[in-house]
Amino acid sequence: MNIGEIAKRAGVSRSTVSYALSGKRPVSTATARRINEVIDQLGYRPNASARALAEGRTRTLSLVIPPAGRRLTDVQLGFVASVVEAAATYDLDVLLSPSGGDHDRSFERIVTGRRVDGVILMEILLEDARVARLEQAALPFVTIGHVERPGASWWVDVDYEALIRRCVHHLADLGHEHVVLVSRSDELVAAGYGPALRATAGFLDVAEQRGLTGHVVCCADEPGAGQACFEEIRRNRPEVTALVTINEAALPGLQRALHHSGLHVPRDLSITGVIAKRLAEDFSPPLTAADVPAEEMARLAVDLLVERIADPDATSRHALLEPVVSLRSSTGARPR
Amino acid sequence: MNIGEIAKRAGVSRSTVSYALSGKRPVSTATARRINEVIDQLGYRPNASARALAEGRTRTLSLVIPPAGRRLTDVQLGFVASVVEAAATYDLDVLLSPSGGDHDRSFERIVTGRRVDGVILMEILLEDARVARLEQAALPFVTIGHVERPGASWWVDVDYEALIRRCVHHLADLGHEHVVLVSRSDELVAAGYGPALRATAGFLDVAEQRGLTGHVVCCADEPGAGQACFEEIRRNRPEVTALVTINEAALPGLQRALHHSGLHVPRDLSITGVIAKRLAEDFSPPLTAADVPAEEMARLAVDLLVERIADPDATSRHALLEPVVSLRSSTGARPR
DNA sequence: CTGAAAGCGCTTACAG
DNA sequence: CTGAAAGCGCTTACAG
Repeated sequence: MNIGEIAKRAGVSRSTVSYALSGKRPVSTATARRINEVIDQLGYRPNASARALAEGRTRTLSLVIPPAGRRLTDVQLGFVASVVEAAATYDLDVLLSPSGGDHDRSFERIVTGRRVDGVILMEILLEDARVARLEQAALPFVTIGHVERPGASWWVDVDYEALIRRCVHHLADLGHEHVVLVSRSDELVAAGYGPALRATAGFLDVAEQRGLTGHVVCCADEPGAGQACFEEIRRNRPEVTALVTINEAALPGLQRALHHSGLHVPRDLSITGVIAKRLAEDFSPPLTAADVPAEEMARLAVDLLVERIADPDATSRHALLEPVVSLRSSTGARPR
Repeated sequence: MNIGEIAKRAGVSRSTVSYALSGKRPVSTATARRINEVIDQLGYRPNASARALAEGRTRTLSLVIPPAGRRLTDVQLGFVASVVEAAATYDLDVLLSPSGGDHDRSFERIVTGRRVDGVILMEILLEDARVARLEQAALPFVTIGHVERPGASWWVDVDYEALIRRCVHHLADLGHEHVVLVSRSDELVAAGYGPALRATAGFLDVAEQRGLTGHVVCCADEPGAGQACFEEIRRNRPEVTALVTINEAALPGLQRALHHSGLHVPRDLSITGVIAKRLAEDFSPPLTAADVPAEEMARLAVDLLVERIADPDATSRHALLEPVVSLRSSTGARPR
């Protein structure tokens, strides 16, 4: 069943059916009613491929997710669901595309095949081949995260540096003198992962400014590493009384190690950082932390992308979010 | 840039370029080489919409995720990523589609708009309107989960009943006499959610058979509910020495409640059930549990769907997986 | 081994 | 307010 069939049954031309559907040309009330009756009766809906070909747009976005090797963190997953939700409000579909590893074919299919109207790129690196590729292909895109000098790019990010600065100030206010930042994995940092680099910068700067001893440790994105990392800190730096973390995936291991150590939080040790709300609340005790607003970021990313698609030559826009630090139960005065 | 441009530059007809690309008709080596040179040089790739329209297939699958109200569990999320991976090996793209709530538009767009070649439906209910809709539209689909009498349907599922039976036998062997099944939410059970119903049936049957006192409690899919649920069990049924759970989302709350209670697992209480491997391993102590093989299920679902798309009239197939129970550290002899 | 042409199902100037 | 026709960029019988 196609538009011709509808036209025939409604006794009008195909163009009239098309215009009745799109509203791009006035159609007499009587005709419109007749057309709509036939459409409802037959449950007709335009073929998406034909429409995309004729219109030159697919009404589809691509969400490029990080390489599957790295498991998605809770924040990232919430983000995926939220992007789908936000896109749905624009009647846009979302193509989930893997990248990295042996997924170049998938990414190229999206980019060159004109498969989508725009792309949202998660977890970009400071130097990112995919960004260059999208620019070259002149495909509208928005990144989650931003590079050092963003230039004319469109992005949404959380201000990791500012948030970590706040966390360290908070710990300094509580009298802590020896603090550690639990960062992301070595490889990620080496690859130039912005949030980790900026968190480190903010951490070290405020530590110095407030006269604290601050150390940064990289930790692989998995519970086991979190546990090992904690044990190493206890062994090598027993003077440390507070942890700042941006590593969500390691949290369960941290919890386990904490449990085994018999340490009480926050009496013996304070913990804070940038953590998804759900994870912070599920920790025992609930973590004082900056909640990454994944839903808001998703919403903003889709809004920006829709705007950029509508006007590819518009001046670039971005949003740098600075969520509040929620005081829960994991930070307290330095033990003496 | 389109196929005509390539044809012109290579000095051949458009059909020859098309055949060189698809391999559906022999092309002389010299011509093929010339065509490929031009294609590589210009980075040409066929327009996906045009191809879809001409071929009558989109090379795209839809993965319908559960209503966003219910947060995705860890297993479900791993499943999404794995489906994308598996589809990529067939050079298929995946459209992520929300369903339920106010997402009927999204679902209808997929179904009627011929947007995809096939659909994978997660989390089906025993009576599921989406299943009926897909059948009516004659769109190939595979469900994760199966209904009571599956008839000629295509599906992949985990044998919850068999797994829970094994768990209860294991507890009975360890001497436990009073056990509780922590099921999913009231609403889900009321809606006819297969895994919960089948787990309950298996649980009660083996409990009776082995002479145990078995109770089933429903628990909302969130940590807070898990905590409340545990506390209620301790209060109302202090004689209970073992828990069987199929509720992953409630696990963090269970962990917290356990911590507060001061109970030692497995000395004072045994815990087992059907749980994603990652969650089971991250629990403290690691849970003896049947690991839901999300990756394998995803792979199988895609394989079956590809098969069904290729031959819509083929006899239906399905896969009922029965993963092993991994012995970890959360079950032990009944305390006396 | 290759080409000219029809057709997939839409949208949208062009005409009236 | 409406229709006839061209065109989007492919694939694939039909011919040679």
